Amino acid sequence: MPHSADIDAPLSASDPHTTTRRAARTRFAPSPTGFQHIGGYRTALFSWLLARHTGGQFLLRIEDTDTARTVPGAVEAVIEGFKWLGLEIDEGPEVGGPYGPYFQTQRRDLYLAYAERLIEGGHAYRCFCSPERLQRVREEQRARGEPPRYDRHCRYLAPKDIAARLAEGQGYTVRLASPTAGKTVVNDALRTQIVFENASLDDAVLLKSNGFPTYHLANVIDDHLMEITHVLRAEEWIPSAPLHAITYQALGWEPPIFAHVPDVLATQGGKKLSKRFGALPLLEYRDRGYLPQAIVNYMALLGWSYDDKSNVLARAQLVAAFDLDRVGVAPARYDDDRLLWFNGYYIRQLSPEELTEQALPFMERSEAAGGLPDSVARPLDKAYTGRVLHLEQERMKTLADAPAMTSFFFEQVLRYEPQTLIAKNMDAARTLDGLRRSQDTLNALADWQAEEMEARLRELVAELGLKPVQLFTSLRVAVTGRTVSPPLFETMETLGRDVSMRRIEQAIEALASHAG
RNA sequence: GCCCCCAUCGUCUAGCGGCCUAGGACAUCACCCUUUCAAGGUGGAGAUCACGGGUUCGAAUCCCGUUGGGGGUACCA
Repeated sequence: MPHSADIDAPLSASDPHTTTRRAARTRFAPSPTGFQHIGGYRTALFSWLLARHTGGQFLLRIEDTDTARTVPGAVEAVIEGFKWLGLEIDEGPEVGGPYGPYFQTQRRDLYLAYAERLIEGGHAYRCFCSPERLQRVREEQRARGEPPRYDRHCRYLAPKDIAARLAEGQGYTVRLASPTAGKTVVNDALRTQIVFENASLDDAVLLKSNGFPTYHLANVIDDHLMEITHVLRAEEWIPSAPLHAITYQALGWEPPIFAHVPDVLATQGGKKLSKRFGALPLLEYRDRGYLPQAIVNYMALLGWSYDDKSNVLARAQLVAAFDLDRVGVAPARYDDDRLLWFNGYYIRQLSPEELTEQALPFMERSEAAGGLPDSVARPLDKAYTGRVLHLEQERMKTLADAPAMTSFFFEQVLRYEPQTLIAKNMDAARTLDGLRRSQDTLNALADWQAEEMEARLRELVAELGLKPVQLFTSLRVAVTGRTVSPPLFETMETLGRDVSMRRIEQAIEALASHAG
C-alpha cells in the first residue's frame, strides 16, 4: 500500500488553441458570501460569451461550502444581476438542469465518495492534526524563514494508528498527497505553460472535518461531472491550479481548459478591485441609472479586444466575435469615465419609448432618493415626460441625471437670481424691454410651435439690434430658471403657451422689482 | 520570506520580427457648428513601447536578467 503517489510526469491539458471552436460548456461559480462586482461579472461575461460564441452552455453553480460565511440573499442577487445584464443562464439554481443540484451543499455525498476513492488510491490521506498544531507548525516554519506548509505529519501514519484514531472517534480532514518531486505543468489558454516545482506544493485540505469539501475538491469534481470544457476564473487561482491538475490526474480525469483571467484593478491604488476596495455591487449601477448594454460593452473591453478600432460592440457582435485568443493577460484598471461614456452613448441610442420607459422610474422616485421634487405630483404624465426626456436625451450620462435636468419642466415655481436674466453686455432696462417685446411677439403667434417662434423672435432680435444670445439668454432663464437648458424654442413648445407666458411675466416682475 | 503572474500614451487597448517616424477609444486642449449646455465634426498635445543585456540583416514584438506592480501562501473561496 503506497502512502504517497508521486506524479512526476508533467501533466498536460488538451491543446488550448484548437478547442474554442467546439461547443463550450462554461460556468460561473461564485460563493454566496457577499455581492458580486464588475470584476466577477466580467469573468462571468467572458464565460457566457465563450459559451454563446461556440453554441455551448453557460451554467451557474453556487459554491456555498463555507456555510459560516454564506450571506442570505446573495444567490438571488447574483441571479438578478445576470437577468439585468441579459446573460441567460442555461443551467443552475431556479432554471435547473440535468447536471444538478447546482448548490454544492446539496452534493455532499458526491464529495465524500470521491474523497474516499482518493484515499483508497493513495492520492489522499486522513489528517488528524488539530488546528492548534497546524498553527504552531506554521509559526515555527515562519520563524525559521521557511515557507509555511503542512509538515505531512499524518501522511505517513501507520495503518493501525489510523484505525485506532478512527475507532477512538477522532475527527479528521482529508488532504491531497501531492507529489514531492518533479514538476507539475499547468496549461492556461491565455499564457504559456506554467511550471510548478512539486517540492513547493502543499498537501491541501480537500475535505474539512465537518464533512464539507474545500474549493479544491468540489471544484474539480463538479467541473468534471458537469462536463465543463473551459474554466474561466480569476488569476488568483493560478497558485492552486497545480493542486487541481494533480487531483484530476489522480481521479483519472481529463482536466478542462483553464483560462485564468486577469484582475480588474481599482481606479486608485493599483489594487485588485474588491468589496472593500473601490467596487460597487453590480446592481448598484442599475440604481444609479446605468444601462446593461453599456456595462456589458464596457466589461467586454476590459481585458478583451476585437481589433485596433472597434469600440462600440453590441451584444450580438460580441457573441460573434468573442474568442479566448484575444483575451489579454495584463490587469486592467476600472475607469468610471469610460463606462460613463458608454452609458451616455447607449442612452442616445434609445428610442423615445425606451427612454421614457426606463427613465420614468428614476424621475418618480422620492426626492430624497434622487427623484423629482416631492412637490411634483406622481404618477407623471407619460406623453409629456416623454417629450421632456427626448429634449434632454443627448445630455444625459445616466438615467439618474434625468430628474435634476428636467425638474423645471414639472415645477410650479422657479427659483433663480433675477440677476441671471441679464445677458452679457446687457443691462436691466434693455433686458426688460426685450422680454416685454418678446411677450408681444409670442402673443401674436397663432400656433405655439418652435419653428414659428424662432423665426419671429429672430426678427425681433434684429429689430432690437441685439445678438441672438442677448435676447435668448434672458428668455431661457425666464422660462427655465437656468442658464443651461435644451434648445430654447423646443423647450418653450414643450412647456406650452400658458406656462411659458406666465414665466416670462414673472421674470419681468422679478427683474423690475430687483432693478427698481 | 517563499511560490506564481504581469509590464505599449493619464486610462482601456491594437501590435503576435520588417506595414511602427507605434494605430484606435475614454479623458484632456483648441477650433468648427451654435440661442446656452450637450451631441457631432476637425485638429493638437500625450508612449525614449519599465530598464539592461543578448538573438537577428532587422525587435514594442523572441531569450535572459534587473526593477516595479499584482496575486497566492487557511479545515475562505
